Amino acid sequence: MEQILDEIGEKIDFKKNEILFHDGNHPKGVFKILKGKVKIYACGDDGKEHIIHIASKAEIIGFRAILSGVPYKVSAKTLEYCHIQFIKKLDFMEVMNSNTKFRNNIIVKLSRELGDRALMVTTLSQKTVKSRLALSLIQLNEIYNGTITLSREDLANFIGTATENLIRTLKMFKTEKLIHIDGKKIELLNTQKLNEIGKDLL
Amino acid sequence: MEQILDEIGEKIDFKKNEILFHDGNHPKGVFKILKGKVKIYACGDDGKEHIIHIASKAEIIGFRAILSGVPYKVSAKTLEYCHIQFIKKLDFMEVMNSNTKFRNNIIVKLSRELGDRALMVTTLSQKTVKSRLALSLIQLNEIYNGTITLSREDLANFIGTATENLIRTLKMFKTEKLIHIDGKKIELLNTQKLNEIGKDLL
DNA sequence: CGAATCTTTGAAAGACGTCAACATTGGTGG
DNA sequence: CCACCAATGTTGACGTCTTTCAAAGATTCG
Repeated sequence: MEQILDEIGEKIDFKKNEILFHDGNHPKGVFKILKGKVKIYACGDDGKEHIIHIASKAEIIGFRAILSGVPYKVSAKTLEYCHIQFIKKLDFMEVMNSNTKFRNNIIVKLSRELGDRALMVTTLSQKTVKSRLALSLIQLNEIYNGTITLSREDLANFIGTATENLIRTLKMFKTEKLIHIDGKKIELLNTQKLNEIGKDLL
Repeated sequence: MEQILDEIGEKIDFKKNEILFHDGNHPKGVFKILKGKVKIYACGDDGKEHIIHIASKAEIIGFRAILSGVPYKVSAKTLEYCHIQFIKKLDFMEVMNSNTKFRNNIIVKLSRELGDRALMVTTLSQKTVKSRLALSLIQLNEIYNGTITLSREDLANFIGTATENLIRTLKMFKTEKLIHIDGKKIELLNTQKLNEIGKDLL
């Protein structure tokens, strides 16, 4: 589908905790993740991060700012070692304008993400931390393929709560044998029940 | 810019509290608001609304679902009498595919909205009700051109809090002479200060 | 090994939601 | 046009969820 981009731009290695782009800056191009994971986050006035998305293999990130014509509203930072392809703004726009299939694919991505974001808003404002953690664990489990590996702080910022609060809720899930914790590694033991907690049924 | 649509579709009158489209349904077309205001909202599991946007004159709504190829994730309901133009899905897609300027405009809209939504998420998870109300009042003041007119419940659902909570915070603002309240009508008296409250400086 | 960072725990304060009762408003039919 | 009912708005009290602060324990990395 997007092999069109394969031959364009350069491929770069990033270490853990390197910034790909930063809120307020003007976009110079888009990033395609070949290996590794990247957190996309917005910062509140006091600098506290809220992680909106964790991007992984084959995802293209950073095009929203280019398409909207205004600076980045979010930042992106690597969560681990990453191999990433950088495509310059003009090259990206060239493909957008000339390749209908590619363009339609980007439009679908934008639209779906916008829908997801609506759900995120409702979840944040109406569900408890317990419920949100349950849902997030299921979601992260997909991205991490069975073994979630995130710092407590990142996990808390993903849920949208304080680190201490997250730790207590994690412990509760562990006690109830819903998850298994080994340091930073988290495995789900009872997705079914987590799902029910996410729906506020438990 | 979007006069292209002017001759397409039918123009319909809607009374207050009529539903334009509903979460889960398949989109049949898009709506262009000629007169009146429409709330776009998502519902939580328990049916509680969260108002994501209030659309007014000249706005086109409902195209996200069409472009993403999945059912609506949100609902739309008139807040007052509205005059609205309905453009069928196929007609809309025809213009999208044939008119570059129109299409690019839609892409910009999608991208900007996605950026706004990121801010919304951060605000919801990191700011207090007081702060969110201040920011929302400023935002609504633009849309309502000087006299905000909304039910307490809608306003609460826009802020993302309980009705009672909203009422108390409104009263606080009134006592501090930041706003003037006359029934459902709210006028801002000190936008400067509200802005500072929104930034958590006060 | 030691410093720095990350994690965990406890205690206390604060924000927020919920419940129940009451007041006000607006719309409808007589 | 008025009276009445239903819907909406308001207030107080209370409980709970969540944040914050402080401090101790664990881990990591040079």
